[in-house]
Formats: sequence, structure tokens, C-alpha cells
Amino acid sequence: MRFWLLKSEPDVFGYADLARAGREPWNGVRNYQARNFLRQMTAGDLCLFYHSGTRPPGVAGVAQVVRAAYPDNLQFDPASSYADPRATPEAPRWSMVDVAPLLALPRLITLDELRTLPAWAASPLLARGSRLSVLPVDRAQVQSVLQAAGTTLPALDEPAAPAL
DNA sequence: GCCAACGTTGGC
DNA sequence: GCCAACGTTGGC
Repeated sequence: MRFWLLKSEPDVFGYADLARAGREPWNGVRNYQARNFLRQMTAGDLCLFYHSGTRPPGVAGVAQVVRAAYPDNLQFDPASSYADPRATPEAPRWSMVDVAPLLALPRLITLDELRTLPAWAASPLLARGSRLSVLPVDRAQVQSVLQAAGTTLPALDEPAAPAL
């Protein structure tokens, strides 16, 4: 299992919207680095759901990848602002995954608070001018956020897949 | 292949 | 609303 952070503007689509929807294609990512991370995701990976463009920004919940990367539908939709005329169904350029809600944090863990957590010291999220909307995190970072929020995820504390 | 111009992101 | 940082575009 790997761990990721997904940014979204809550005015557009926040964690509460995901909780309501039950499942959602994470489409519209139009940055190659972010796209390449999407392509590394597999079902079962956990994603911190980060609210950006709001005050304060921070992690609002945890989502789970429920479908690995497949072609982003919006790239083929001329009516979409995410349309990409260079993309064809035979040669798609952009990918999306499907995510589902897993846990709403009891309280937002703000960007300011992330800056105080040792596990986050080296995260690109905290780097000046960071704009990446999909980025890898690690188990310790996820755990530190859950701990700060006063909650846990049983799946996190289990050892990696037990050998049979 | 360089680089200036431009558009976008995102914290403040 | 401002502005710094960054990625992309397109002329050359």
C-alpha cells in the first residue's frame, strides 16, 4: 500500500462532496508530474484529501483509491475546459483514478500544523511555491496527521500484508 | 534548443 | 485581490 496527497478546492469539490458521492473519478489533472503519480496508484492506496485555496488550507479527510489509473474522460470532451485536442482515445494523454471516502478527520489539520510535524519536514507540499496537486507521502506522514486529529485507521497499523 | 511571455496555482 | 513560483507555449 502506498500513500498520496490529493489537493482539491473545497468550493469546487471538497471531502464532504466525496463523502456524499461515495465514489468519484479524480479527473482534470493536467500536469505531467501529477499525472505520473496518478499512474503509480493502485487500488487500496490511501490518499490524504487536502483542501487548497481556502483559509486555512489543510487535510480534511482520507480517501482510498478504488480503481487504478485509466484514461481521463474529460480530455476527449470538447465541452470540457479540461479537453485536450491532442488526445485521442487511441493515444490518451491524461489519466485519472477513482477514489472513495474512507475517513473524515474530526478536525482539519492545517498547513500551519503540518509544518510543525517532524514527519512532514521534507515534504514538497511545504516547499515554497509548491503547486503539485498529486504527490506521494509516506506512512509516517499519514499517521502523524491522524494522530494530530485524534483518530486512527486500523488499516494503517496493521503490518503490511501478512505472509501466508 | 533557448527563453520571454503567458497562464495557473495557491498561500496570504 | 495580490503576488511569487512554476509549467507550458511558441517564436526564433
